[in-house]
Amino acid sequence: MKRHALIFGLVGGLLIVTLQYTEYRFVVIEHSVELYGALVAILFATFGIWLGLRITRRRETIRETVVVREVLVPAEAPALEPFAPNTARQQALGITARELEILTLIARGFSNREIATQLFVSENTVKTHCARAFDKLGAARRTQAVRRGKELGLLP
Amino acid sequence: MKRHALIFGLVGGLLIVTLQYTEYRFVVIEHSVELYGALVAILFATFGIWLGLRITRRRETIRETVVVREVLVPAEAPALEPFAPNTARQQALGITARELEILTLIARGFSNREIATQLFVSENTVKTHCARAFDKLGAARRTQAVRRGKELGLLP
DNA sequence: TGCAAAATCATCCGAAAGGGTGACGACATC
DNA sequence: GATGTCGTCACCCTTTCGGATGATTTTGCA
Repeated sequence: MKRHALIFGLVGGLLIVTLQYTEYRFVVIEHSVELYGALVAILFATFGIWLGLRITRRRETIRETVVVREVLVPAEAPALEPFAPNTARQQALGITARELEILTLIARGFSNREIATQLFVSENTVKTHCARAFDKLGAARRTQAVRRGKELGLLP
Repeated sequence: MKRHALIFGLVGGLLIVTLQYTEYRFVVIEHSVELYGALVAILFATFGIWLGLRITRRRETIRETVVVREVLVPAEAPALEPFAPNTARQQALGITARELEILTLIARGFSNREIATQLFVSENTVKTHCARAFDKLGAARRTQAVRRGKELGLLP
């Protein structure tokens, strides 16, 4: 949390410096003020949104671990839309919420890079989660992990 | 909560400084007041959205931590019916029997080499079948191909 | 406040997967 | 006989994955 504020402040300061520095060049060019302003606005907006997503995402993830939905199990219900992951099995295997999240994205056919983009983390992080999840599932490949996950009721 | 105030104060102060500083420069340039206003608006809007998201998330989290834990084990896959692949769709996509065979093995989590061993063909052959099947399914990865196959009723 | 778990990121390296191309033989059909 | 499909295989090249390891940051909790 402290780091976020730090980054924000740092980027802000850097932006100011950049502003000051590049102003000379920009004022020379005609009709470039609009472009310049738009650029700054977009920069800030993007950063703000990113920060917001990054922070809210964490709350969301935690909520998943805390809330254990009470699920009544019909004898043989297809159980269509509301998929309830087998939390007991997940905990028995020591699979974290984040790892399960990445597993579902793998099951949907995304590559590590795509997953990293979606979750706003680096590809290396995704790979780490993958490796741990595979290890816990006893899978050597992602296709195997997906199959195991479905068998164990972790994935829809 | 303390951190909230800290972040707010820090960013706010920085924002004010930024405003003051940039205003000084921007007023020099003519026709830039509107742009400046837009910039400020976007800035504040972004920050407001971020803060709003953050607060709502926080409230949700607090409320949900009270939820009592209750873990029930969902039932396992009930009926094991003989799977009948969608032959019509298969022909519509021009997927040959061999390609479908390889697809099912992929869905089971086998590697190309393992598939080659099982089918008594070379690994290159398997890769060729893979490539053609992926092309017909519009998949770039095998996990994607598996998902598409299941969606289309080609795989169990 | 301090600890443990979880999440994040990095780097190196080898293996696996995927794309593209070309080729050959078997077989069916016209 | 020409044509077309299918299965087979090879080569080259790029991308992606996976394993191993170490490190830092964040967070939840006692």
